[in-house]
Amino acid sequence: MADHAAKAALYDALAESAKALANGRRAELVDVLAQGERSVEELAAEIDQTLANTSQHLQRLLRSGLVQSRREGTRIYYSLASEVVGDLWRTMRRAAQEHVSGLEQLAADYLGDRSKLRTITRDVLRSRLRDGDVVVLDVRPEAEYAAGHIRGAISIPIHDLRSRLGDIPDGAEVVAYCRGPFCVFADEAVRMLSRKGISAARLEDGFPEWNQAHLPVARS
Amino acid sequence: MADHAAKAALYDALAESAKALANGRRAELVDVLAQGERSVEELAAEIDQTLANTSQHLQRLLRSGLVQSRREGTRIYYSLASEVVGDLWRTMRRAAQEHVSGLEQLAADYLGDRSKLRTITRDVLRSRLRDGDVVVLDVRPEAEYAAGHIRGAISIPIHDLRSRLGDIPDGAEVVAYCRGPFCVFADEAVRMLSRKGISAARLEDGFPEWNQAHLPVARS
DNA sequence: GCAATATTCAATGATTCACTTGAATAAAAC
DNA sequence: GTTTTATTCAAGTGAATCATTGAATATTGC
Repeated sequence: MADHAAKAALYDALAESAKALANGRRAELVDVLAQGERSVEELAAEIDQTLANTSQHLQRLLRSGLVQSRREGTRIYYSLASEVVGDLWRTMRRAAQEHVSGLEQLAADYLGDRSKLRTITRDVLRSRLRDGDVVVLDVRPEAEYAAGHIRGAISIPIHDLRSRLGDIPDGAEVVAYCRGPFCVFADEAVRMLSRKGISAARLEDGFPEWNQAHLPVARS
Repeated sequence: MADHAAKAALYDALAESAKALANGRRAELVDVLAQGERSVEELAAEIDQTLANTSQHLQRLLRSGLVQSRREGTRIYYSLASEVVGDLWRTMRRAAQEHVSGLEQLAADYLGDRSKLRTITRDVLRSRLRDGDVVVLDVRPEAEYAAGHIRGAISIPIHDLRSRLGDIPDGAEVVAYCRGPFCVFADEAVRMLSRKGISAARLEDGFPEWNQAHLPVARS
């Protein structure tokens, strides 16, 4: 007959991967890292935390095995350890969306009213891409676009969008996307473009989900 | 520009589903509940904990929304809130298997040496089932078999196996399965059958994975 | 109504966690 | 070799978590 203590220890270890994600700041870190590797300093800015605190969260993730790090000169870059970690984050997000009460309200508080925001699904965008009657706009930071983007997309980081509206081809409809369903960049882009009289919609989720669905991507 | 506090609150809420699973005892509970609904008393016995402690963990899961409960007379039955929760548990387990260091050793400590244990995959079992040259043996408790099992499987709970060896048809090879990859029941069954000279192997994972893959199942 | 059973509640102490602050490293630039 | 920059370490504080204990509650059967 098997030992109770050994069973407990095994399930404790299985729960380690959940513990790693069981914190809002670490969830934010994983969400950003799902776009590609980043330095500690950049990550601290992304999650609005001190360097020391961010470093400690990253080391917790490192100890859990879900992320890895490499040194390049004076900087240390962190990245997800594998595809499975992205799967875990997305599944966790989906479970929270379906079951955590109050989440819709919190999303609305952060993202604002999305009811007037036109969104399209991956499948629709895919067929529109084949028809060629759409401009796909990646509004994430340059580095994330460089690490991987929807094939055919043009890059205009959200902070440059106002001054680079001229870069968007005339006539075609724009589909903006960013990091995922809870990323504000694409929302802001669609609102700005609509105000300027440009027809725009947002992709319902972001690049990691597109990539995970094995749809056409490009790099650099 | 979006508010930092609102973003933090949103990601805190997303992390709630991870927090719910971020404990070895709750992971065990979800693993058992993935087989079907159970009463508090039964669950406490499964995870070798006091009633009070088990009840508190179940209420934590309830608050997270990942499980639901219903009263029947004096008993309260808990069950997973949806398929997504099973997905979350399996994805988490996979992430831990790939990335949590020391997990293999802990599994070996609990399960013993599996190297001499023949295992077969879902796909292989599926085609062997079509050929009809295999006896599929469900060694979970009766209630779990009743809640759902591999179509064509016979039920002999592991604790009854020794006295019911006669129920196993002669000649055919046996494939035993139970709750999942870290469940000991099927291991014990295969070892016992092998000692008795009956050719036996274990399915590499359990009923929830079979069901999730939309392979043929039956109820009652 | 009263006793029995299943579950939950409430209070406790030990442990871990999240964040802050200020000091310590380690590589690169001068 | 000293300074600069990016990251980590170490110590401290308040809050949350976990298992334990014993009491409280709700439903059933009498």
